[in-house]
This record gives sequence, C-alpha cells and structure tokens, in this order.
Amino acid sequence: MRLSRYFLPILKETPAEAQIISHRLMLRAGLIKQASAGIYSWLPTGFKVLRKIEDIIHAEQIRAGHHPMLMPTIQSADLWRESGRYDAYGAEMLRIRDRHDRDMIYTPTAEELITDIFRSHVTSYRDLPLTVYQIQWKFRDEMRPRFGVMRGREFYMKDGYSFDLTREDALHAYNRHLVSYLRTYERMGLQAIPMRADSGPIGGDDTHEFLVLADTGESEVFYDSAITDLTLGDRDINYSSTGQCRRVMEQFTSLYARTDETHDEALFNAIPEERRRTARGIEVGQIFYFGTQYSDALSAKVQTSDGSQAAVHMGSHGIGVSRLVGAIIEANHDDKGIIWPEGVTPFHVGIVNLKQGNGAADATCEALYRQLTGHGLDPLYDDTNEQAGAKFATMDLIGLPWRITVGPRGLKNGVVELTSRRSGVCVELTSADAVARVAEIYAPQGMEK
RNA sequence: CGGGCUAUAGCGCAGUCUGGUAGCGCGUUCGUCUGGGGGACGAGAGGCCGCAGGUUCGAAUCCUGCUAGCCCGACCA
Repeated sequence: MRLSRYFLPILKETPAEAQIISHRLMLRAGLIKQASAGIYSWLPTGFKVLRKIEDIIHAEQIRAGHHPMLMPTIQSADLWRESGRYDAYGAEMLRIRDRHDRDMIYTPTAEELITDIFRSHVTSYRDLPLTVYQIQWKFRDEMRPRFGVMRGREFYMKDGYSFDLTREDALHAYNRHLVSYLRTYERMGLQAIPMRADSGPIGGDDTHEFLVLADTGESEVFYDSAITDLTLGDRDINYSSTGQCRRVMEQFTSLYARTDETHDEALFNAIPEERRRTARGIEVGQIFYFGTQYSDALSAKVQTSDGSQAAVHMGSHGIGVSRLVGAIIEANHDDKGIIWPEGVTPFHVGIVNLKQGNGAADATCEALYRQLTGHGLDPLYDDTNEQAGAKFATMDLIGLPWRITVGPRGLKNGVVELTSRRSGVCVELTSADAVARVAEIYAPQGMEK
C-alpha cells in the first residue's frame, strides 16, 4: 500500500478520552474511532490487525478439528427464557423489541442458540464428538465501558461449543481447546497463561482463563514464575490424542497460577519465595466445561449405543478477538508507539523514502515495493512529501516490525537500511538483500497459512 | 448504579468568575525554500461555543432543564 493513497488518520496529540496506553495508541495510530461509549469503528489499519488475529484463530481451530459457522447477533428471547437466562442475565443484556412487540436480544453469547441447533439436527451418539465455533460480534451493556476495546460494550469474540457423549470425552475437548489456545496466542506473539478461574454467569465445573501479563490488566494474578518459561514452540500436536492433549494441559496448569477470584493464599505460599509473583493480567480467553447444564435445560439429548437417551456434555470456549488488539499493544509498545508482533502486524514492512522526488530514491523504493509484493508480502510505502523525521515518527507510532529506509546518502554506497522496530538495530545492505531478509523473516508464518 | 468532572474548529486547549464582533497550538489548503528524527516563511479555509428554554438592549459567559462523554468505586469476557 502506498501511504499517499491510504486512509491512515494518525493523531499527533492524544485524545482526552483515552487513559490507558493501548487505547491512546489505537486512537493515535488511526486504528479505531469511538462511535459511542464502548462502541468503536475499526478503521482500515485496525481492521487489518483484527483480521490477522481472526485468521490465526480460524487456522488453529480448524487444525484442532473444530468447524467454523456463524449465528445471528439478534436472537429471540424465547430460547433465553427456556434456559432461564433471560431473567438471570440482568441489565447487561441488551433487550430490543421488534415491530410486532416480540422480545429480542442482542446476543452476549450463544449457548442457547447452538444448543437449539444441536437438538434439532443431532440425535445419535455416532455424530459425536462435535465442536463448532463462530467469530461474531457480541454485546454486553456494560455499566461502565472503559479502556477502549479492552472493555467495550460491543466486542468481537470467538465462541466455540463442544458436544460430547461422556464427561471424559468432554474433558478431552477441554484439553484440546486449552492446547489450541496456547498455540493461537503464541502465534500472535503473546504469552497467555492459563489460570484457574471462576465460572461466573455461564456456570460450570472446570474453567481456565488465559491471561496476558500487563500492568494495566483488570485482574490481579498470582503465579509461580516458572510458568512463564513454558512454551509450546513448534512441537507437533496430535489433537486426536487424548493422552497428548492431557499431558500438555497438565504441564501448563500444574504450576500455581490464579486470579484473585480463586487465589488460595496457603497454596501460593507453598511456592518457593523467589518464584512467587503478584502481577496484573488481561483476560483474553476462557474455556469452560459445564456438563449437562444447558443440554438438560434445553433437552439436548442423543441416543446411545444401548438405545437409551443421554444428555450431552458441553463446553464453551471463548477468545476475545477485539480485546486482543488492545492486549497485544499493552504487551508490545514503547514511548514512541506500538510494536506489532510479526504474526499480527497490519503491514509486514514499512518503506521510508527519505527524499521523495529524488530519482534514485524513488526508483529504489518502487523496486522494493514491487519485489516485496512479489514475495507475497504486504509493505506500506511512505511515498509522501513529509520530512524524514515525520515519516520515522509515523512508522514508529503505527509499529510495523521492520522498516526499510531509502535515502540518497545510502544509495551512493549502494545500500538501504533495514531496521527492527523492537530492537532498534539497523543494518545496511543492498536492496535485494533487504527483500530477501524480510521474506525470510516472514517465511515460517507464510507456510502455516 | 453511587461519587466526581467535562462539553468552544479535525485534535489538544484558553476565554466563562466580572455579559459587549470567537481565540491559541497542532493538523489542514496554496506558494516558496528545505530535505536522515514531527523544518522555515508567507497567504488561506474551517465554529448554531452539546441541545432546549429563560433573564437581558445584548449570552460561549448568568439561571433552569435535558443529552452525551470521561474518571474513581461496585460489577464484568
């Protein structure tokens, strides 16, 4: 993309409404614009990041054997009355009345609707296990929205629902989700720690929240520092292996890690003192196993091999997609702006032409742009007439992980510069080598798609 | 929902106390110069001063009501 033809409304000054760093940077970098309290428009650059996150989630869910689908945002109140949640949910559920005076809701979650779909079409144990999911907008009429997209009223969320014949099968689904979520977050450049959680209004027996450590997090967390050394890395996961999924789950959940909701002082104090940590965290996902709570209420049963009827064991599993954009920024920024992890960056690399109108500089930038695009990369070329300093400041603010700087001074020696946004390390190399280097950086991710 | 605050140009703000032609910085448009970390000079454009009512010869400014947004708390993915 050429910056001169793009829509990137950056702000030099911080809008007064924004308090925390990710909200400020999202507004300043032109990612979002507030439409009303807790409701945001996603401008082109923010939308690109949202889509990147979404793509990673889809890839990892499909890899785990889960099926994408899509359910409506507006639902009839009837199903919610059937489950008992129409009254239980309270004022956070946005209630709407249509022209025929029917009660409708803007959905905050979809257990009822998916269970209704399930009971209409699945009648045999042979159709199990089944896990479906969607990535869809949700709405919770928060009393006090804040922190930008991290605690909005409208939010984009992946919500998955698993159906199994037995508790054991359902726990495998639980473990499978835990592992796939770990992979998902790692691909986004985030460390999200599974912590034992409280089930809240969704209900359930087993539940873990995934938390990203950040000073601005809403939850107080307590953990054994050894847990931060754990990574999945590139280990090969066989999602149909119950043993392997369970072992990974055990590895990642056996060390102490809890939010203040479930914190146990005695257990915490049993950790060697030098490894005890208290910090703050942002919740970016949660998995639940809740047994037959909804299948009983909504009568979702299958026929078993011996001919009897059995309520299915369910779980639901969520990732806060829009919230993740804020969480990633909270975990990846400096005083100049955002520092996107390669997996979610809106553009792979920035090209800065230091002297627009200079024949050699223009030609080199054009060639770089063509070659990078030819490698399947998505560069942002700053072809405007701004001063060098302004171009650098913009690139730093929007946080592209790599920048190629082209100017007459370097071109005299046949070189351009490749700079890492994160480390600030800058190397001089030929423009052909710069293209090759950037292509190499992104090659592993390209192959995963 | 309790407590506090704000609303004036695209953004950040002054002006309100003490009523009298709407201001500043940034951004933006045009021109010239400049050209490796938000550059300089010159000339412009851009406002129902949140909305409604009242007081007054006259209201951004005083009074009443409303709306929207923000902060702290409680609550929450």
